[in-house]
Amino acid sequence: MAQHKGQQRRSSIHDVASHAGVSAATVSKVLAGVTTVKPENAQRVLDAVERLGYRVDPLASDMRRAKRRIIGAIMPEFESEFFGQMVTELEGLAEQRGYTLVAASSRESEAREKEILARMHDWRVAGVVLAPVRNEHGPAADFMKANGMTGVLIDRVLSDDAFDTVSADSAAASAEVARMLVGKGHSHILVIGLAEQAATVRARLEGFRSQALALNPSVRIDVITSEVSVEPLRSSLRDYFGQGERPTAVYSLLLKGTLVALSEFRRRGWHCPDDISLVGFDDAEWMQVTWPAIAAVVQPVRRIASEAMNLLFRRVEGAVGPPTARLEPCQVLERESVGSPGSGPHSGGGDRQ
Amino acid sequence: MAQHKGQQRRSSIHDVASHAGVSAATVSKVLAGVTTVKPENAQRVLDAVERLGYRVDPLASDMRRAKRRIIGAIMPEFESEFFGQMVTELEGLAEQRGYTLVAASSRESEAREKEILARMHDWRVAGVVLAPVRNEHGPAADFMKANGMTGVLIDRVLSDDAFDTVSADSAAASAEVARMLVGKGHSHILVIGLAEQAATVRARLEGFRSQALALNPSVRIDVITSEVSVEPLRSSLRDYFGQGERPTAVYSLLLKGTLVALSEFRRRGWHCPDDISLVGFDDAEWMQVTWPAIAAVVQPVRRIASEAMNLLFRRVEGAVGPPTARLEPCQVLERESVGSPGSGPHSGGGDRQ
DNA sequence: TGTAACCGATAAATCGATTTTTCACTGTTG
DNA sequence: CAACAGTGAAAAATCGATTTATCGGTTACA
Repeated sequence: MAQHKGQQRRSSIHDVASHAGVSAATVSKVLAGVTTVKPENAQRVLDAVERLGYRVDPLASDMRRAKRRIIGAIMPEFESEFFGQMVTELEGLAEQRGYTLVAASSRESEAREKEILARMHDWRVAGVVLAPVRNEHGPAADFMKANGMTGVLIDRVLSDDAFDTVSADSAAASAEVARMLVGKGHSHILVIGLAEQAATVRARLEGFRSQALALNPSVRIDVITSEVSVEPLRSSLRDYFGQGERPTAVYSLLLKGTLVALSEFRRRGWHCPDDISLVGFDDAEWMQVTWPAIAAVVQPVRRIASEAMNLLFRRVEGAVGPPTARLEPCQVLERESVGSPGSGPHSGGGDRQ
Repeated sequence: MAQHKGQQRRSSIHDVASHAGVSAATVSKVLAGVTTVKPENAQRVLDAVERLGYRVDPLASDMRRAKRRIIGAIMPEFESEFFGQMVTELEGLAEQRGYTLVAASSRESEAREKEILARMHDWRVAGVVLAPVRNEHGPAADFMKANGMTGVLIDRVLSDDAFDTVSADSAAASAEVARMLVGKGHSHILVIGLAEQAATVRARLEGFRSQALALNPSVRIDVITSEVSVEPLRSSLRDYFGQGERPTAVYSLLLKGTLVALSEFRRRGWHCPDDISLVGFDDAEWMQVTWPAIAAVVQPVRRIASEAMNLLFRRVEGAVGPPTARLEPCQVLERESVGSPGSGPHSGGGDRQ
């Protein structure tokens, strides 16, 4: 009984043509805005379109085009605010230009990334916005190059010799975090991250380290990274603290690391910022309502998205020239999780503050 | 200089045909697995496919089909874990069946929801998974009905007379929350929510209320809802507490409400669970690392996604019959944010208990 | 006066696959 | 030996739009 009616096939351009008493070509021209159509005929076409509720079939319309009006977007995941916002923005921007966005998640797998790309190539997408799992030198970028695809790389990239890139200026933001922490007197800081995202993580680490050392040459910076997933990071962190290491601040280079650090603090009964300070790369809505609010680096998602789309469409429209590498500035939000070392009431654990 | 090479147009079925010395029809049949092709010719076709790296153009392939192998997904937003996971799951399931998923965000707007749906109809998608902004009676569902589209409604729906629906069993989960809170001795509970999502919010509220009253007829349940956005909710909550109301527990019917409650607690210096208990509908990764961890209702995202796709494809393949309304069970995670009233070391104002 | 440009519109080709129709050829049977 | 059934494959139609070639009829220009 359900949904069995309304199966009437939709009217095609030929239906419009016969209703208006003209040929299909004329209809196509009227709808494309060609001016060499007699006004009277144009009006009859528009009337027929109106009467039949005709809408162009984008699939048929794209058939002859070498580049279809489709943009592919490949993200490592959809579950985080960052990539969620990114997809929302990209979709809106594609739509504005009359394109359809097809988004897919590589689920942090380079193999899958390449498969998705191959499928998008099958669709002959006009362009691709790729947020690579690792960096700009992965198999996916190679595939794009080998097949002459048009694309922009974003987020976990620095620059590329074939594609335009857009990412947050991690190094500058990390330097600002360094100024903040060292400025407050921290002289033993732990940095945690995932090394697999080589390009950006290294930029963040170096940006932080060089600025911190410039401000205080005797600052001690420990680094804990894990190659693949976040779980090894958790156990490394546990070991590190278990050995009695007590940095006065932690800078996490990625969102999940911030969660890991928080949960480890919690396990030990340490409180921010009295027992230890915390800053995380990447902001999230919950960070301002936790107790205390977590200081964070906010990435300019909208700017990254719009710059990426601008660059992409420039290429789609045939622009040539060397690829550009854009770095968009981040914002560092200093919140309550950052204090001066040893300034808090500092008892040991338990429920307080 | 960038990306100017490799513009070689891809080989079509005709290229394969001529390389294999057969007709295009034969190539199509071989690739479709038709057995009436002489093995020798089939092999030559496969060789040519291999040599040319030929892949079927899904767009051209879909041209003649009334229903294209495309599934549309419309979500109210992409920024939350819930819908992020949902899209990831739906995409994987569509891919498994050889379909392409086109996802779009309605950005909590019913008008946009309908526009997106119209565009998907233009694409002649085989089916749509719609998570409506409000409920099953919105303009989008009407549009689908009026145009004979195939679809499944998920999340903020209960049941419909035209479409299959799949959602979390909010009422049962809320009843379980009621058992938990009343069981711990809470007799004055505040429930907060957004009324716009009428269907499910009402189910959650009623599930909670009826169970709570059944267990303790004298329990006092206050309700604060806001019609449109979350900001009015925040100020209502502020007013409510400002008037001296001191419930011993808060149950938030939506994730953003949980954030609002937390931030309001924080503003007042109240701690969970000593000063007040908190349970939220919808889980998030950060909830288990905050101090304290927040008790939450976990929705079965994967089950909702896979049930929705199963039902959808059944309809796509022509199944008829009355629409089904599925309710998938949730899991209630009791975490540290829930305690017994007045049991904390640190009870604040003199609330009843 | 002959050629070219211009008009407005239509017929036809095109895109790349699928599906239906047609056809040539083999082998069987009455 | 003619009628017939069965094979395997090619030819053609189809999907719905866009684009190119073409057409008859004027007007402009050399």
